[in-house]
Amino acid sequence: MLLSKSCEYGLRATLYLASLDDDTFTSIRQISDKLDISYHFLTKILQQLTAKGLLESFKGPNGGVKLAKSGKKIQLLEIVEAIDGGELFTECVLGLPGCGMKKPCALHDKWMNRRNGIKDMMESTSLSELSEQSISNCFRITADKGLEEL
Amino acid sequence: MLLSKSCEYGLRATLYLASLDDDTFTSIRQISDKLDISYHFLTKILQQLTAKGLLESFKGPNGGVKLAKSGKKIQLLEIVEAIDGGELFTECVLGLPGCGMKKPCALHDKWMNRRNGIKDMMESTSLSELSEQSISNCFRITADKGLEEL
DNA sequence: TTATTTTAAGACAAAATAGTCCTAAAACTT
DNA sequence: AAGTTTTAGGACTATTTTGTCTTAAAATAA
Repeated sequence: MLLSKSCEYGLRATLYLASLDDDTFTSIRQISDKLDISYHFLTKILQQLTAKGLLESFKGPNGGVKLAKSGKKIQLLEIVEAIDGGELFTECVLGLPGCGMKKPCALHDKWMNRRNGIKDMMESTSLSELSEQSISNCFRITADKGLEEL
Repeated sequence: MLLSKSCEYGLRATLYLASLDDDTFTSIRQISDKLDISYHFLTKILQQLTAKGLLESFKGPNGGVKLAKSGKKIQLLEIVEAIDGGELFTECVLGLPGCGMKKPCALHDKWMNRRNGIKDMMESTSLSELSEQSISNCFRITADKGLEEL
């Protein structure tokens, strides 16, 4: 598994927010219901994103969270690194602590290429880009069974 | 982290065995010492590989484990799938259980390409190929600090 | 036969990840 | 002012992963 559950949930939630494309606050309860993610767990994850400035939050009725900037300007990589950390794109595939340019492990070069490819993919894709595709192609962000909502 | 610790250890151990390039049994104690991996933990991992037919084992003095076939004929993918399972190369990057061709998630196509790339890398690389590189380029399989051994 | 070396197998413990629950604080509503 | 809705934050539990320990069984050696 490349991404932690927390990261998967964080991505799905922010993709959902991007798909709404409005500037009002959306309650975490609504997001967790739509995406079928534990409300309390999702709350903690989105708190992290708020703390890192990727989301803004507001308390009280009509409160909730929203993207801190346009979904067009948030790349997937920002979300992933905020939750799983940047080590994902620097660490050795064999887990050797000292692996690097100077002392590469056996798989270093091959893995680095693939790893950079994944990083590129996430760095070059914005939340909006992906959530628009999700709508136009009936791609799924939510975990529900079918296409009845679109 | 793409691979579990168990899988990292399993790969390093089998790469080490391939580098020895002999047909005798190597004790797990020796492997765990060389690679600085917990002996008991490594034992369990190598037992899995033995159960799946990738290793052969033998008890008693001069016993140990060895590759069941030539390291040239064992691809990295076989080790990885034996330990972490094949789901690594089929599962959705967002963790959506029903994600697939028919109902792809938002990231499905992009991720599938990258994932297949990683799979290709592991499928097209044999243990011997990699362990030979490790020796000729002083690449590291073991976890020790320097190059003093080579 | 007895002791030694090694893998096999399972119980157990520790750490990391995932998930739940409760109370507080902020903002709003009446 | 009092009650309601929502995020914030912490304690707590459950599960999975990682790691340790002990005993058994197989093979060898004395």
